[in-house]
Amino acid sequence: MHYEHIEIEKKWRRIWEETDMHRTNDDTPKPRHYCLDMFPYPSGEGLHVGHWRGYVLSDVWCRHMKMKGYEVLHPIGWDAFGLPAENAAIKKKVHPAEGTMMNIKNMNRQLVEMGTMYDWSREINSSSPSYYKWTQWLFLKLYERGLAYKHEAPINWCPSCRTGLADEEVIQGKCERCGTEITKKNLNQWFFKITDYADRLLRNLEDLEWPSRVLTMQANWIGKSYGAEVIFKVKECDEELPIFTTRPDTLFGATYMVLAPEHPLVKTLTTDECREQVDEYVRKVQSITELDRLSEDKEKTGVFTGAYAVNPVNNEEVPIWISDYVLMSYGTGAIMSVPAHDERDWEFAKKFDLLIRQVILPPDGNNNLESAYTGEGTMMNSGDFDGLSSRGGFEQVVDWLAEKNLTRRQVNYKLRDWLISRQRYWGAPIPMIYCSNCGIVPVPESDLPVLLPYIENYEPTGTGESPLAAIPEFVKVKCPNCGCDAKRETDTISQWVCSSWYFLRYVSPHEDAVPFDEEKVKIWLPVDLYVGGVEHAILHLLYSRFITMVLCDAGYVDFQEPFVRLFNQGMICRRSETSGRLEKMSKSKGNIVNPDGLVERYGTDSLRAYELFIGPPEQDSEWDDSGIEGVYRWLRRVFNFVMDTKFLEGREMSREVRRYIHTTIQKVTEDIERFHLNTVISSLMECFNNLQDFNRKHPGRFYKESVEEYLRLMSPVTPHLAEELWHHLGNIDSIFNEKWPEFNSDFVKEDTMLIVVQVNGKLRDRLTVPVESNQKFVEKTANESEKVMSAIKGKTIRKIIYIPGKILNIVAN
RNA sequence: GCCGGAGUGGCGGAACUGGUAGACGCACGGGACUUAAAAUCCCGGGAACAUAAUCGUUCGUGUCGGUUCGAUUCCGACCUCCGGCACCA
Repeated sequence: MHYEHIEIEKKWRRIWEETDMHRTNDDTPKPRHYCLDMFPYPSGEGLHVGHWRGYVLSDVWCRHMKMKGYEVLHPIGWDAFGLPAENAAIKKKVHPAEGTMMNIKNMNRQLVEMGTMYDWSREINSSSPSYYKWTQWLFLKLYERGLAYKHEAPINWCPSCRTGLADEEVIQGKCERCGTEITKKNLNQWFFKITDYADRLLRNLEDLEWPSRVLTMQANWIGKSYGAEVIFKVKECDEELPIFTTRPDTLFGATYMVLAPEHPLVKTLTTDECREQVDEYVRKVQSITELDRLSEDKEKTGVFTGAYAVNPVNNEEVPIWISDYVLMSYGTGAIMSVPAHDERDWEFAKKFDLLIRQVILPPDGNNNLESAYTGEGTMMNSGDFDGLSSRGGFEQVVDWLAEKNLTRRQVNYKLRDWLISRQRYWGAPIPMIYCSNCGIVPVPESDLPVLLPYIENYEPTGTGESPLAAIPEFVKVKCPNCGCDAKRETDTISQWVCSSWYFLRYVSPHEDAVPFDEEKVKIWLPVDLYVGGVEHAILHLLYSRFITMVLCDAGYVDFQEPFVRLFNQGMICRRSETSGRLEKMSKSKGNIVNPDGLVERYGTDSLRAYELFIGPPEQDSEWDDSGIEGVYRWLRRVFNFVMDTKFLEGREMSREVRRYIHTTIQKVTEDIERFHLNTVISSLMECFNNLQDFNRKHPGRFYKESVEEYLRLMSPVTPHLAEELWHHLGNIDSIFNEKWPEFNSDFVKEDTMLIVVQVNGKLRDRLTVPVESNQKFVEKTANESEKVMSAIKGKTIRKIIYIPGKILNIVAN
C-alpha cells in the first residue's frame, strides 16, 4: 500500500463535509471556546505558505480543544470592503464586486484544502448588504452617542489612493496600502471620537493576555503624558497663549515661544514688519509633504513673528516664533521653549541664536551645558524655587501659578480622533443626509441599509468627493425629517470599521433583525484566543477595542475587551529576488512560495506539519522547501507502519511502549498549550522512532491501543492521515469525536535513573542507579567509578552537591 | 534617538523554574538492497589535539567581565541583525 495522500485527503474532506463535522452548536452542555483568525481580505493572489502558518496554528489549536471536550467556535469570513480589494480590482480592470467574489472563491478553495475545521455555515462577507447594514447601524449608534462628528480639518491624503486616511494608516509618512507619500488636504470629514476612550483603552491593557510588545505599542500610540497647561499672555494685546508642558519645573528657562504655523493666532500676532516672511513660511510648510516635515535629519526652520509674550513665572518678555516642529494637533499647538532642557528647543535656539538659560542642575553638577540636559535635577536660576528637586518643583510651580489662575494640571494623549470617511466607492455608504432645513439628519434605522449602487465608473475622483457624488439617483433623497429634497452623504465608511465588530456577527451570522444575537454573544464572547499577525497591533486591535467599549456602554454587550488572549504568529520570510535580503513574503518582493505545488507533491498534512516544524510560531522563520521532505518521510513511515503491522487486540500496552506514549502525551499536551508547536512535531517524530524500534526488536507484541493513542496525538496536526489510519484500525466514528489522551504519571516512571557525576563542575561519569537510591548510595557508587577516582586523585573533597535524580557534583582541590 | 525581539554545528532549530549543550529534522559521508539508479532501511557527523581504532584531553551557545559547586539560562558593559515608534513639548 502506498501513502496516496491526495486520495486520502480528498476522501476525508468530503466525508467531513457530508457529515457536517465542523458545525458549531450553540446549544450544548460543553464548555465553550471561541478561537478566531483575523479577518482576511480576499486577495487575488491567494494564500502563500506564510498565510498558511496562522491558519494551521489556529486549526491545530481548535482540533485539540475540541478533543479536550470544548464546543469550539472557529469561524471565517471576508473583510471584503475597502482599499485593498478596490485597488486590486482597479488594477485588473474588474468591478470590485466581481473581483471580490472571484477572490473569495479561490481563497475559500485554499482554506478548504488546508483541512481546516471552519464552520462554513457561519461565513460572512463585510461587503454584503446584510452585513454592512449593521456597519451603518453601528455608525448611527456612535452618532447617537455623540461619538461620530463631522469636522473640517487638514487630513492625511493619499494622492495615489485618492482618499483620506486615518493616522493609523500612515506609516512613516507613507500610505499603509500603497507606500505613496501622504499630503495634507482640508476636507470636511467624519470622525469617531476615540479620544474619549483614551484612558480606558490604556488602563484596560493591564488585563489582557497579549504579547507584551503589542501592549507597549498600543500604550505608546495612546501616548498619555502628565503635565500642566500654562497661560502666557501676549504683550500689549488681550490674547492669551496657553501651552502644554510636562516640565513646569523648567518654566524659568523658557526663553521664547513657538507656535505651529497653522495656529489661529499667527495672523493676529504677526507684526507688519514680519508679515511677509511669516506668510511665506506658512505657505512653504503647507506645500511640503508630511514625510518631509517629519524627516529626522531635517534642520529646524522657523521665523519670528515680531510679537512677544510674558513668561508668567518671572514676567520676562520672550519672543514668539513659528516653526513646523510644533504640531497644531497636539496640546494647544503652541509651546514654551526651554532650550537648555529640551533637545529640539536646543537645536532651534542654536540655529537662530536665541537665549539658552540653564535652570536644572544635573546630579553631576554640570552648570556649563554643551547639549540639552533632559533629565531630572535641582532647580537653579528659578527665583524662590532654587534648590528644589525637579519633582518637587513641578508640584510647587503649578500650585503657585494655579492660585493666579494661570495654570492647571493637564493630561494629554497622542491619540487623535479616528478619521473614518473615505472618498472611495467600495465601502458602506455613510448613512447620513444633508437637508437645507434640518441640517445633518441620520438615516432612520428602518431605512437601512443604504445600498451601495452598482456603478460602472467607480474609480476614485481625486476631487475630495467619492464617485458616488456623481450618481444623482444615489445622492437625491427626501429628508426623513421634513420631507424636502435633500442630499445623501457620498463618502463611504473605512473598512477598519467593518472589521472592528465582525467577531460579534459570527454568533448569529444570518440574523436579520439585529446585528448580533445578544444572548449568543453572552455565551460565546469575548474571544478566548485571537490568532493573527502583528501588523494589526495598533490599527485593527485598537479600533475593535474602542468599538466594543462603546457597545458595552450602550448596553449591547456586557464586556469591554473583545479579545482575551492574543497570539501573533511570526512571518515567513524568504530571500527577496529584488533586494537579496530576508523579507516577508509578498508578491511585490518576488519571494512567494505557492503552497499548491507542495500540497500536490507531499499532501496537506505534510505541509501543515512542516509549517509548524519550521520554527517557533511566534518568531519569524525562513522558508526552505527541502525541510518538508523530512516531515513527509515521517508521515509515510507512520502510514506504512500502521498498514503493515498486525496489532494485538485489547486495551493494553506493553510497559516500554506505554512509557513512550505517555511521555509524549505529556510533552505534546504541554507544548500545544504553550504554543510550542514546533516541538510538538519533534516529540511526535521521536516517539514514532521509539515505537518502530520497539516493534522491530519485539515483533508481534504491539497492541492496537498504543497506535490509537499515537494517532490521537497526531490528529490535530495531520487530520486526514490520522482519520484514515483510525478507520483502518476498525473504528467507525471520527477520530475527532475521540477524547484527547490522558497523561498518567505512573506510566512514565522508570526503574533506574541516570545520575551525572561532576568533579568541580565538569562531567566525569554517568551512573545508572535504581530510582529509589539515596544520596549515600549515589556517592558510594560514584566513588567506585574509575573516572571519578582519577579526577579526584590527590585532592581533598571540600563539598558535595547532590540534586536528587539529576546530578552529583564533587568539589575538590 | 527610544522601545521590543533575536544571536547555539554546514543549515532550520532543541534544552520547563541555573544541573549531561546540540533533541528532532535537512544537507552531507559510509554501508545494505539493486544489473544500475531512484526510493527505502541501517550507521556516523560541534571543533581541535591525540591514537592503528578505542580510551582520552582541551575548547565550545555573538564579545568581554561578574555571581555560582555548576551559566545557552542570572547580573553588568559592548557588538551585530530584525521589527516597531519617532520633532507629541
